[in-house]
Amino acid sequence: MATISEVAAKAGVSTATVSRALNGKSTVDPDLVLRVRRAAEELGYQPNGPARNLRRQEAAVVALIISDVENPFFTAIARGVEDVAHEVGYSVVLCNSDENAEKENRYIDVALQERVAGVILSPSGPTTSVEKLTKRGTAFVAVDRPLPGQSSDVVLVDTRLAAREATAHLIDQGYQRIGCITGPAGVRTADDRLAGYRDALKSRRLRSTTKLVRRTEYKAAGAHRAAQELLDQAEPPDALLVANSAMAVGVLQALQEHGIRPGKQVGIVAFDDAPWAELVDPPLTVVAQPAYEIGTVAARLLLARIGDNTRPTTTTTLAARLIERGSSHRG
Amino acid sequence: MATISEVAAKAGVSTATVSRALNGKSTVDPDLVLRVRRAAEELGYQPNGPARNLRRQEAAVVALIISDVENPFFTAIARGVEDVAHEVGYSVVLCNSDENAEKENRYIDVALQERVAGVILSPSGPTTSVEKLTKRGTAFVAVDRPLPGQSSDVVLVDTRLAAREATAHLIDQGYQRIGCITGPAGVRTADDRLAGYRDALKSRRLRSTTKLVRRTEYKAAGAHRAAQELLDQAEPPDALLVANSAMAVGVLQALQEHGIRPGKQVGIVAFDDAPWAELVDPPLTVVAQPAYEIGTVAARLLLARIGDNTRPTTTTTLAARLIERGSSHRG
DNA sequence: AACGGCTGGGTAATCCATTACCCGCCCGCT
DNA sequence: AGCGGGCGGGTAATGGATTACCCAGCCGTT
Repeated sequence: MATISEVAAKAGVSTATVSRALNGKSTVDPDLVLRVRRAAEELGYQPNGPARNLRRQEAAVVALIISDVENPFFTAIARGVEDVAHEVGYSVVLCNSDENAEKENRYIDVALQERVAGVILSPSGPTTSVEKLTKRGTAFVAVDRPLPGQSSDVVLVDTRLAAREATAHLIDQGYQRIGCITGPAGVRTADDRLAGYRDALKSRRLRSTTKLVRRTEYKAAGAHRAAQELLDQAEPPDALLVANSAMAVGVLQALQEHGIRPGKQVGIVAFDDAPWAELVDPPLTVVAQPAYEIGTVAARLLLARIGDNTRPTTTTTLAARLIERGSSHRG
Repeated sequence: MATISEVAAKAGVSTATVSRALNGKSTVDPDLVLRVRRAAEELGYQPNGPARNLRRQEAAVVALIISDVENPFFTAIARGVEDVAHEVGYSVVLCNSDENAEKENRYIDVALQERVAGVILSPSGPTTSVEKLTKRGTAFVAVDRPLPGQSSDVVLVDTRLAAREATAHLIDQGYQRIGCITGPAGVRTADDRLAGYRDALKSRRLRSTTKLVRRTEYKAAGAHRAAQELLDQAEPPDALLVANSAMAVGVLQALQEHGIRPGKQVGIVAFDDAPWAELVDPPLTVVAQPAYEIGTVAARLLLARIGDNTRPTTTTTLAARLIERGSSHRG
């Protein structure tokens, strides 16, 4: 692998000139630039990233640590982050924490060690700590979930309100015993969706009971079990608020196994507008979250903070949108 | 941010000893190890990755360049790669090439610049070149699609055979005018699926006509249009082989819009066993690909090659599995 | 003509962890 | 006692790009 000095030798200039010519940071004789370019080309010169990053004390890379690569909500965020970051020459590396605090921590360490310019993180739980990042002064933005007790830029969806509206919608449709299947306690979005659900029941003077609430991991399997349990009760729910699309898969499966068609007997509203939501019968009523936009906003905030880490922290709250389809209509 | 010399000063030893104590590469007095550890701890020392990588001439990172982060097939591969890589202390960075040769190239450059230990790539098309990687001697494995004209380790699914079997299954079910919606020309999996489809028609002495074949990008929108066109023909197909799950969404939508229920009137088999395949009515017959396994196999091959780049290249072909459900039955 | 200012480009310091090389000490053997 | 071998640990070279600093030359001004 060619180094900068080989390029310099071939072009008959100093390494400093090569660097300046290739990075365009300073004025260099156009003739020399050409000679340097040609030499670099011929040698297949690729600057040594570690050397550059060592010198610059920072890599033009942002790390995006998400809790589940297989969740379309997060991959849509990733796409948003990428689109913005690439525009300004940053690379994005995607790290999958698997809702696992230990893996998350490990990735934070890696990000720190590699001296990335910034980190965007969806905190896996209440124990998440980005203290290490802030201590070192690494730019940081939280997405989807705020960071417990810390101040940082954060991009959220007003998920509590969305859950409230979704639940109110179910009530309006005449459902009476509405249940909720949400994510693990301590995961902020899961807590918020539950809280919004309770808000709605309360404001409509419906009794809220833990018998109609289940919490499991944000996956199909857990939601499947939860739905089974709820449906097998003496007094089963006549509607369910489901906290994400993977869970919706589990819930719809359970309904199928019980021979229950969504809508008429059991109303369903699920978070996240999956591409298949319109394909099931009846089509699934969903709370669509602006995932891509979360990504773009977060990336822009991060870039701003990379530029100036003293700027005041902000909280951006985006609205979710209820998309009514057949699964929440008795008709 | 603390450096190794600060740790050394604090522990009262040389930097060499700090490095040896923390990396455990050489025997160090246990007392000193303890002192060093404590000093590092107290200073919150994080080794400087770029410096380390510069010295070692390689980062303990593998890059995984996939063509679509939002495609569950690829995210499942990612998970497989991660699980294996993490076991041996490698980090995985995920890069999204978007089926875009230019982005792909750019990520290859980044991987090269950052001196990653290895690259796993799903080549976006016929123009993909990993020459740069092989020239520098970076370990490399291709997944899902072989690399045109180059020899490298590659992990594939026998997708042509799978397409043939899926088509044969449709024929066995009594469908007569079977169509095919596949990915862009030049994308190997798309070509292979089409070839397998034709193999089956031929071996059963059915005429194959381009009127029943459409090629579009591997996305819902393209497949939707393609299905519309096919269905609006004078002699529409009575069955469709669809080349991935995103496309299946588009196709099923089109059927809905035509008021056609899959199965009875138009049989459907789609590649990729999406979580929602059992939820649609009738449930979708699919060709399940062992995506996770592709990831684990590829990662193991890559690690072997990182260890010894002179080993002969191998081709691993995994079998796909047809899962018969309602959408391919006339009954 | 002399001098100040500006510009282009070279020299060498710098970033920090790893490791080749070397030294001193201790142990055991003859 | 003397010597060889082995081990722990220090010194300094190393990796490669960037950039502070400096110098030479050219222009314009007085």
